Amino acid sequence: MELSSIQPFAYRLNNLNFINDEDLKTDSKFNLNNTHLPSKSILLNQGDVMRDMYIVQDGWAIRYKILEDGGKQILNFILPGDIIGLYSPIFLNSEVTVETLTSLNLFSYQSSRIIDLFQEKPKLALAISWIAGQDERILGEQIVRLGRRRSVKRMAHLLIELYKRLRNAGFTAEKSIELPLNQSLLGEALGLSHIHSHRAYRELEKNSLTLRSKQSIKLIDILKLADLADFDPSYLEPAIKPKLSV
Amino acid sequence: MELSSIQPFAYRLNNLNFINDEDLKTDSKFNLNNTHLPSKSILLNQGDVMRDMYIVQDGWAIRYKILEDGGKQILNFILPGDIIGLYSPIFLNSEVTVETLTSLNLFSYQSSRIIDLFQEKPKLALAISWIAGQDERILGEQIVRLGRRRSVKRMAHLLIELYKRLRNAGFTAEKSIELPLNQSLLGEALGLSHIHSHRAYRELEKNSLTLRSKQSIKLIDILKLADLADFDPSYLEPAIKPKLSV
DNA sequence: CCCTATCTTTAACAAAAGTTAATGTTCACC
DNA sequence: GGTGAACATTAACTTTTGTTAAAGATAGGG
Repeated sequence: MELSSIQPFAYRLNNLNFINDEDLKTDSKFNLNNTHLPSKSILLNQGDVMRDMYIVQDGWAIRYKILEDGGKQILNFILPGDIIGLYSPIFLNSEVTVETLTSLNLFSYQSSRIIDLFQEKPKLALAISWIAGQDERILGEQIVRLGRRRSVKRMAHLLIELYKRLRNAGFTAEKSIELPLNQSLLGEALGLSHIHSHRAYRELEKNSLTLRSKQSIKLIDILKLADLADFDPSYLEPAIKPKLSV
Repeated sequence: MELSSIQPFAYRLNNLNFINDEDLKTDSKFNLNNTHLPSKSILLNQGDVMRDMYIVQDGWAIRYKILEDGGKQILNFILPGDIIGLYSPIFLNSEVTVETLTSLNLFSYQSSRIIDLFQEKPKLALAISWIAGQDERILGEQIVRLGRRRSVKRMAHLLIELYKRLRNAGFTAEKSIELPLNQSLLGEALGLSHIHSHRAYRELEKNSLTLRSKQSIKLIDILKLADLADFDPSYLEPAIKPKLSV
């Protein structure tokens, strides 16, 4: 399997004006290994030695840290087209635990091969660096959410972010969309107790912005949600240099 | 001026086992431009086109975002040896404002030259990627601070992080150290109102862990501070792959 | 030396979020 | 069809944090 076959990954990179399908084609020595994981399994534990880099084809996961006192903080969500362990060639141990929320399909390189890939395919290296940069922006926005937004806006903001990221990975923009989340997970991501997470979520559902079925939350009125959240989408947009030459 | 002459930068990278002074030496076509900025000046505004990458030789700065409602959230602090605008070759506009806290000495490359540098000096590229990775870990820890720690621990934790980062950049480990911070800044970094920031800070000073003079805060008892904060330093340590070959 | 801007401090009060403890619901599994 | 685990809901209460308003301290500029 090669990079260009990972649909959501290729879809994201096609928004970059310096790259085309051809650039994603790698010769057979860079073939990827396919892996499948069931829901609620742990791909990597805090402290583990990192041996691989993964690209997600399908499914959701979370990256989180466990504290001394048992608290759990989700740093971000991992969606199709995202990369796990990009820094594995450089750092020895993982700082975070990665756990699947759904069943997950992914492709992997050994850490040691990534450096070769970067040197032989400089355009690809740039494209992957762009993903790293976007990840950093997403973390930055998470900091703003936790630091400066009240619970209801905080929740609306996260839900819209996830919606936008799914769209950027090629998921069609239905009027509504389902996310594999429950109120505890949202609390763990948003720095809220699960009780307060429930209160905040309830506020959204009361206003018919969202709806819940068993293990998922459906976004009903995305425009109103984005408005409520004061959502500024610039950090998710692929606005890259007009004339990037490699 | 070349990279190896930027003391705190070279000091940080010397902790990496795959790099030595020789690797930092670049020929004259990669010479850096020197810039000086006074205290409280703005290097970059949210939305600005990014034209350069900077490496800080001396002084402090902050990266922050301004919200719709006027709120301000500091994402992180920029210290000697840090890089500003590493992603400037890829992203068009800045998502953040960068403002100096003290007078600042820095060196710069044009965005367009960075890609050449990365291709001609692969070891350097890896070393700089390591800095990017550490920046990401620092953002992750900021998320945990904001999401899961109460104000007093939150503050102690940040102060210790800054102390450790200064040490990693070669600042001698005195028993005490002064940081160019006031209570408003700490509040803006920690997601607290300036009033509550003051309450939290007061708790530290009451216990003789810190002391204040005009525009700076002195850490008096670093061990007790770290203990109070449940500080786990692993995310700041340069534990990199034992056998990284480039 | 005074004036002003910037920080710091305090207090009283309000709002947001956490805690504890129960109970209800749903659904997979036996 | 019963049972247990996981998730959702509610309520009462506590703690943490924010808000407003005011006054004190300090340093630097004129």
